[in-house]
Amino acid sequence: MAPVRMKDQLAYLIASLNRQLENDLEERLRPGGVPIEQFRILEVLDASEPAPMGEIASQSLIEPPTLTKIVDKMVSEGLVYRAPDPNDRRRVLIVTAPGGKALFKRLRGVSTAQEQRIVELLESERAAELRNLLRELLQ
Amino acid sequence: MAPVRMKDQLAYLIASLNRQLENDLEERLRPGGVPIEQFRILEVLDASEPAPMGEIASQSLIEPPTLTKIVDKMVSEGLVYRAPDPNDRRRVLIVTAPGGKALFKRLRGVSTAQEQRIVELLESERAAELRNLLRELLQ
DNA sequence: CTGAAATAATTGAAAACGGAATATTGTCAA
DNA sequence: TTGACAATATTCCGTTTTCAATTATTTCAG
Repeated sequence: MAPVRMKDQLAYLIASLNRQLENDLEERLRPGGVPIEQFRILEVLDASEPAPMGEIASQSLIEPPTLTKIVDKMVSEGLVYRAPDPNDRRRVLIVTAPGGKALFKRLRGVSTAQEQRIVELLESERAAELRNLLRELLQ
Repeated sequence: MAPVRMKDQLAYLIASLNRQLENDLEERLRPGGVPIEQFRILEVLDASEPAPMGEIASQSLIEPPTLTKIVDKMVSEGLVYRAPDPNDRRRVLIVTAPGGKALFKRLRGVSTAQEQRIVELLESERAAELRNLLRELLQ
């Protein structure tokens, strides 16, 4: 059997596409000057707020020590704040501050627009098929 | 229209899957103690050697300054060496040293095995479809 | 030919990252 | 109830990564 060329490997195609999508997103976020990680954190919070650090870390694919530092920064920028979880005082809940809400409102369109471009490019039926294939490989 | 949940977004699925595949690969590379980036560089070289720094950078998705430092390390470990390009002396060509060849021979199976697991999981027909969808979105 | 602009790689300083250790709180078996 | 273990987040600290500037070489218009 002929050796599998790197560019044909699924893992490589996925890494490349991921890079491309991240660069694209970052570029469109640049006018707002918002790092992509901060945006992802605001997205997580938009979906379910408040959220404990661990939950945000796993959903946003950021390691806990890194997340702590990013959240520090976001707190100092007035985007989010911390609140102890009354039910489990080991946990720290993160809440979106008004500044974060406003920022996210201005920027949420960036990610939905990216999604839309992909769906249109593939015609929505094949986009759904792609979603299924990806989900099948996950976990 | 209902808001698109983050976990349904293609960009998010791709990022998640990419992370999963990288973790998986890293784990299987750990016994050899080889960082995933070094492995990818050896893969690029295996496909076309010698290769200039810029080519390796773009194929392995590593920024040039980072690549320089990784190659420094690989040189000191006897995995590759540098050779000036006689046709264009701005360029630096990278060549796999015997140590690198031996290492790659021991480890190449790791990435082909991952590819195989994916293909088997999807049945090869749907894997081909996934490849097509990904390629369609690239570039 | 010449020199201004382009290309390739590297360097140096600063920031980001992540594993291991730590601090705090919660859980549960005995 | 207690004491060992688990879970959560943070801190510490060395490594890695990146951006901007630099060096070296090539290209090409005039």
